[in-house]
Amino acid sequence: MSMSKNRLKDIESINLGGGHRMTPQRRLVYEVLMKSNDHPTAAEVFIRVKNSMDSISLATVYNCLDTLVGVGAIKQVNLDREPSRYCGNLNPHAHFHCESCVSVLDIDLKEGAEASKSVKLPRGAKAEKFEIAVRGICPKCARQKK
Amino acid sequence: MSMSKNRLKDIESINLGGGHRMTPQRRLVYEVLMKSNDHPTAAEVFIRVKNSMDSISLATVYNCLDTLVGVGAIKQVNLDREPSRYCGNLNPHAHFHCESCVSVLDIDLKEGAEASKSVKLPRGAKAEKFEIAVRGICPKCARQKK
DNA sequence: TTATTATTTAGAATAATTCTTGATAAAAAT
DNA sequence: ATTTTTATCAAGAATTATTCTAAATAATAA
Repeated sequence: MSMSKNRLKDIESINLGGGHRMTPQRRLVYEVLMKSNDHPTAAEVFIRVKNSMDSISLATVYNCLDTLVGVGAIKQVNLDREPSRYCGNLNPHAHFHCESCVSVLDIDLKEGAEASKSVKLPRGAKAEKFEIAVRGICPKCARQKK
Repeated sequence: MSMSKNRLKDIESINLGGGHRMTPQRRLVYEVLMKSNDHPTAAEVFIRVKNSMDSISLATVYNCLDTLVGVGAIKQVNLDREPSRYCGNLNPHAHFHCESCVSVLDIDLKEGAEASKSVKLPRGAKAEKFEIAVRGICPKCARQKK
């Protein structure tokens, strides 16, 4: 086994921990998300992944997404009861959901204005996850409607 | 028809506008929500409303909830893909979802820290609804686990 | 090797919600 | 006061995203 092949393998393999194996399916799902910034649904990820691996099943895409979310490699984004979307951006940020084109944009938080600082947590409560979501019309759609 | 009866009717009737009628079913669903502060799901609202009106159907409860949300008389609360919950508190506030007892608590926002001020909206975007949600362990459950 | 454990796949099952249809009832028009 | 229109209700069927099941495969550990 050549050295360069080894290195390549190391670079491509994200360590999932906890007995999870980095399989070709998981790697593909992960790569698709890293390449995307449009917050695809599981069905959309399935279509994209199928281009590289025709044999993959939708159930496997769901499994892979769950595993990757579980180990913190990607994020799951929900608004209302729409299908879950997936996001490769691990930096703290909020999401803007356009009601017109149904796209989802990452939006930055203002300095020193993390979600944790905007709420009065009940004393004794242990917060684990904060989420800020905005619904509205995205700039692109707002322009078109004029 | 007596005057007091008229007055009573006026008090009990919320104006729904837009050709919507205030029916006995809608009034009951609305009243149940006004009495509740535990964010019941549609199924839970159904059980509570059924006590006063045995003939009501789950579909009608869904219809009533949709209508009331549509006219802004109540709020719909979602986190992840859990069943929708409904909330009679119309003041701006956030929600705390306990992962242990699966209850939902209203939490106040800090003065001057509305959600709209904590994000950098893309220029040209029109925001219509802001949402802040917190997941964690509520004070009650945190105490029990010690 | 052999045994164990994790993963994949296809399809069945689930569950919250929405839709359909016919019946009823309220409001508007005559 | 009828008639007509429109809104609502109820029961159950349909939908849809997601999860579960079970058998086959593959990777790891013994």
